[in-house]
Amino acid sequence: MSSQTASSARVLEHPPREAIQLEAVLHALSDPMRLQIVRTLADLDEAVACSVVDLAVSKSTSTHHFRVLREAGVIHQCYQGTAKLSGLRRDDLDALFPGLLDSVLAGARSQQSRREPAG
Amino acid sequence: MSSQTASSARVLEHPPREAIQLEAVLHALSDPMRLQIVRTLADLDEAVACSVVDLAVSKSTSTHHFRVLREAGVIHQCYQGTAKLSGLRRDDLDALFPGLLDSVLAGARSQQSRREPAG
DNA sequence: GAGCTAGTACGGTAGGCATCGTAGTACGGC
DNA sequence: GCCGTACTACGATGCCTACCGTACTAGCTC
Repeated sequence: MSSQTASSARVLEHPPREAIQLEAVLHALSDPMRLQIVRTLADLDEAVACSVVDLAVSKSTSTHHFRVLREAGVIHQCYQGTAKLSGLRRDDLDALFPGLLDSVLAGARSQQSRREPAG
Repeated sequence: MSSQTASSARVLEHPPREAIQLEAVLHALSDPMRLQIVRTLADLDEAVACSVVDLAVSKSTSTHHFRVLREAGVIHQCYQGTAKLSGLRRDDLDALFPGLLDSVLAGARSQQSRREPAG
């Protein structure tokens, strides 16, 4: 069944730039798992499959976190074959909240180096 | 009971600078009520009584939000007579996460002006 | 001390969310 | 067509939290 075309069935909803809420972004970033995802995506600087980000949780939990990030407007996602590529919405976030993403990423890095002095 | 001196009984616990966690700060800021508190404190730029920040919730809920902010290291609080003065921990936050507080405050301002064009 | 003001502590409630496992769907390769 | 891979959807669970009202404490003023 599913008379809708197979491709359109796999289109993911994203909030438009104007609908991105600061509170939602902060909440999305306040979870350690999700912050790790964002850090990894920022380091890679390109859209990658979910499985590239190695999380210490089950796959279903991982899916949940990616969904929260997408619905908050922090990342965009699109299907490509069996994989789902995720990438930061840097342009939108920088336009809406200039400096926010960078300061969060820098803070996360410095905090980690504080906790792991010798790497 | 209550052999402890009256003054020491009213000392509030704050996390030291090194113990402030980025995730906790982001979580504290991700609540609309608490973001409003922080914005008000930033505008006033001095320690003020809890009652100065006018929130649309009960007193006990207000106390709860101030406590979350204090325990996350976002604000400091001290008793002064019947009042409890609260102020931003700007120095600590700027030292740990440079630019974070400013970008959050700027983002909150621009988001509000987007929602209320004619204010 | 009496009364006022400012805030706290406590108990309860309802909803949210991080987590899991299991079952299922979409796609690519053989 | 069949199987493996990648991800999703669903339901369950247990914790966390935003919120409230009530009863209480600390300090100020008279």
